[in-house]
Amino acid sequence: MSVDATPPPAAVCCAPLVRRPLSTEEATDLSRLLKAIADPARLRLLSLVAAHTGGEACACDLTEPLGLSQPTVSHHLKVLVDAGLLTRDKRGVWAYYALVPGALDALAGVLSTADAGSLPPSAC
Amino acid sequence: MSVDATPPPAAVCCAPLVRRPLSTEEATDLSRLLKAIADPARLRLLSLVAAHTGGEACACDLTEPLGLSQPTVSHHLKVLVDAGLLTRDKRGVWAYYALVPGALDALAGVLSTADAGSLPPSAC
DNA sequence: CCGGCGCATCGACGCCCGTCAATCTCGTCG
DNA sequence: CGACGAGATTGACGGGCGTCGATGCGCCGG
Repeated sequence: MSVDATPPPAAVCCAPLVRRPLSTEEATDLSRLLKAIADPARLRLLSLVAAHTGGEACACDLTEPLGLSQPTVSHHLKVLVDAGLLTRDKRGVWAYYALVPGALDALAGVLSTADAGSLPPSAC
Repeated sequence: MSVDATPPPAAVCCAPLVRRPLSTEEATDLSRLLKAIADPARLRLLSLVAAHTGGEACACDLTEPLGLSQPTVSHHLKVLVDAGLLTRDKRGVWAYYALVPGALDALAGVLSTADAGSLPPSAC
């Protein structure tokens, strides 16, 4: 498949992008996360899930708004889940997706020039 | 070339990724920015420039630490400049690169779940 | 005035990724 | 128990991107 099926979810923590030079490994890990969201379809999926009632959305509600085929949507959702940004909860016939709390904020904190204040220090 | 040479620098402003569904255009614009930094070499370039003395770095100082050829480094730098994340200042024979203030923070603000508080409201 | 050097551009190659049609798996309902 | 439907997987195709060697362009020193 096109995505790595066995990566540690989000090894990037308090990576000081702007404070000191990133190592090759740090840069690779961070780029893996960024590549996961550097796609219009996946960005829209994230915002659709986040804005949905209850913070979770059924896959069947995500196919039409994107204008993409069902296999393609399923593929993008898998990428986001593998990246540790979404959780998948299969209830009966339907699959419900929800944001992983703090995942996007951790990413934002790494990019931020100022020291991350939006996350509890326990995140490190 | 591989990058768009005439894009508006950063049309993404206060895009409510987590608040309401992104439009196709918003998602495309945001993904353009994210693609620019979703590469290990470019992430390392950003951190090298940011961590360098005076907040700016000469291109000659960036080639060796990356372990890439000079044309490749020049290409990555161009991508970052075109994305509005770096500025290029050619002084004599040398080219100096520096972070665009607030560019990374704006990106972080878009990703953040909480309302962006790290930027002045004038950014909108 | 000319040779050298820093950096950008060009052309080419190879791989990765987004997309779809077809198929498979497995709960659910009649 | 058999048929239907939701969603995941597979295989294939096409385009985009990262990388390099070769070359072009300007600025400096001799």
